[in-house]
Amino acid sequence: MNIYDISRQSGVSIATVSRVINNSGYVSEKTRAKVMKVIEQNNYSPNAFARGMANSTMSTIGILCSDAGDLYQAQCIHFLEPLLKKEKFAAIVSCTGYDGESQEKDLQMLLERNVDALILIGSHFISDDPKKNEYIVRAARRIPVCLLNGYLEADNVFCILHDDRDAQHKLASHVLEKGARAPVFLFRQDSHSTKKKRQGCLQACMQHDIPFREQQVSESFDEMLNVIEDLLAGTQPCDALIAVDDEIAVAALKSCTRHGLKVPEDVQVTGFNDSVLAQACSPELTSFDNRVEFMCRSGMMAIMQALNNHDYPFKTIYNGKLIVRESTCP
Amino acid sequence: MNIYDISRQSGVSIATVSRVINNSGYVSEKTRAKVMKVIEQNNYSPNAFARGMANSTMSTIGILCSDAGDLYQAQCIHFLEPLLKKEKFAAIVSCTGYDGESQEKDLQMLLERNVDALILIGSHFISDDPKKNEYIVRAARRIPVCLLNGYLEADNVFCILHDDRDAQHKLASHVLEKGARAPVFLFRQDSHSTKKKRQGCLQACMQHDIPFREQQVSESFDEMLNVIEDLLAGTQPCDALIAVDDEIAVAALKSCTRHGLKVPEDVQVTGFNDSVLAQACSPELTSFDNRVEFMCRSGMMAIMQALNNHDYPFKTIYNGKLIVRESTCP
DNA sequence: TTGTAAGCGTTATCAA
DNA sequence: TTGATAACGCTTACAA
Repeated sequence: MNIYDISRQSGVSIATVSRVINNSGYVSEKTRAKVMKVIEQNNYSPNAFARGMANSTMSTIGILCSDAGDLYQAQCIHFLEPLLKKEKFAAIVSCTGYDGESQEKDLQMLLERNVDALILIGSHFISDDPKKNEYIVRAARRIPVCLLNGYLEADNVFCILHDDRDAQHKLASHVLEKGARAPVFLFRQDSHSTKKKRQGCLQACMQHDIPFREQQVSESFDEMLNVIEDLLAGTQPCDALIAVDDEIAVAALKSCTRHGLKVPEDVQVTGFNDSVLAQACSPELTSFDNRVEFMCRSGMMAIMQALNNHDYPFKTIYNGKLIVRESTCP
Repeated sequence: MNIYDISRQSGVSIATVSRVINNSGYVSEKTRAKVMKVIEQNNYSPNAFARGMANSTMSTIGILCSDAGDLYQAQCIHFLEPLLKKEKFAAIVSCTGYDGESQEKDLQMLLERNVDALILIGSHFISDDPKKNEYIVRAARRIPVCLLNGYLEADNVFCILHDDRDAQHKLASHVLEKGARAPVFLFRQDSHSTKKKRQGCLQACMQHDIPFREQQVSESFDEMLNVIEDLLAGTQPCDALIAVDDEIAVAALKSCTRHGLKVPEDVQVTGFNDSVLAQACSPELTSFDNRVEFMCRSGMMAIMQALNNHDYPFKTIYNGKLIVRESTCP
């Protein structure tokens, strides 16, 4: 069933049928009704590929994420897709993993499918080496690119960033004000986000005239536990664990328990992201709500404005909210 | 840059270029090399829409999920997409929510985009009322449909199911063998999955000659807590909480703590899915690993076989694994 | 207000 | 082994 069949059955030309379908140009009410009836009777819907060809768009947006199983990224998809749908876009999702090469390959695949824009979730796509980001810059020459919680300065690249520095500063300050004197900053790798968080933590320490100390942990949960236990068993005192995300914080919680340390009395612990984990553990985590939904909304705005050739700031920084729970002193 | 440009620059016809691109028909090595060179020089890639039109496929698969933010569903996407990619398919993901009408509308949207097959995640898409599943049956007349952890008997619909009945039976038996005498089965709504789990739990109770008792909880975490606390405060004894998923189990854990009950000494608790939550809480949850990855792999197989007109069983049931942790007696 | 016809960029058939 | 050419199904000037 195609536009010709409809045109034949309703006794008008295909041009008219097209006008009816797209609500474009002039069509008399009478003809419109006639055509609509035939369309509905056959429950015809226009061929998407042909449309794509004629319009050179199929209204799709590519979403790249390193790991859709990750709580944070899954949240993003969960918020983004319905927003896209509301604007008649479909979301092609590609999970790239953390390897730069496959990230580039996957992005390429999306470009080859002629997506109208790209949304990259998380800072994993941006490298310190500008050469490695070149492919994103290149992509942005073709279509708008939105970075959610990642930063890259380039034309047609729109970045929506949570103010992680400020957030971590608030978390650290909170803990220090509650009496901590020997905090340790726990992080995974040195992403953009981690750097900002370190700055915030460092600043809080300086303001309280307290030495800054940090400890890297590994990716696997079990190894995290070990690293943190070693830390607690060490000679240096430690009365606060300031983690860059909730998962690490949960590991910290567990390590403390195993070590016979009470949270928050002996050691205060903070997370980040305010994910489901923060409420699943006990004591519940003091964390930071980085308003994923807001970020997604802003990203959508950016993309939509860009697609309509409207102006939008290349960099948007917003603030989240400190969530105080049981893992820090009252 | 299109196939004509390439043909012109390499001094051959577009037919030959097409053959080179698709590795189809006969092309002399010499010509192939010549054409490839031009293609690479211009880093040309064929227009996806035109291809879609000519082939009447763009190699895309639609994934429907009610909520991509949900741990379980996010896991599915995380496993599915890379598998699809390996077979050169792109994944259009649509988050439908839990409302039947929008589920149908979203599925329709995917069909209109000419996806080659559909994967539906979770049992939320299947209703007890066959009329409400009609749209899925209809879709399956056009393209293969795979239901992950959902069941619908219809032509061209392939269901991959974890044996939830058996799993819940194992969990309940475990708890009863460890001494529980007044278990309560905690569930959300009566999905297919829940029904199976109830059966398993019920059977275990019968085998141990113990009365079966159940309690429905609400969707929101906070309300869950209340419901379970009321349960614990009630006059009837309760020494085991058997939850249909980890989130409810975490709520159960918390309710026990608030109520001054020790887990597992006073009350044993079990979850389901073996999600990150199971290890985040304390005591860590005894849960059931339903092998999401295996399920996704099987779903992929089904789809690929169906697309190649090979036979594949309409219903595949597999077993997961009991994971014993701290929330049940040793 | 409607219709004709020229693209859009491929693939695939058939002839050479 | 290669090349002309007809689909594929739509949108959109332009003409009527």
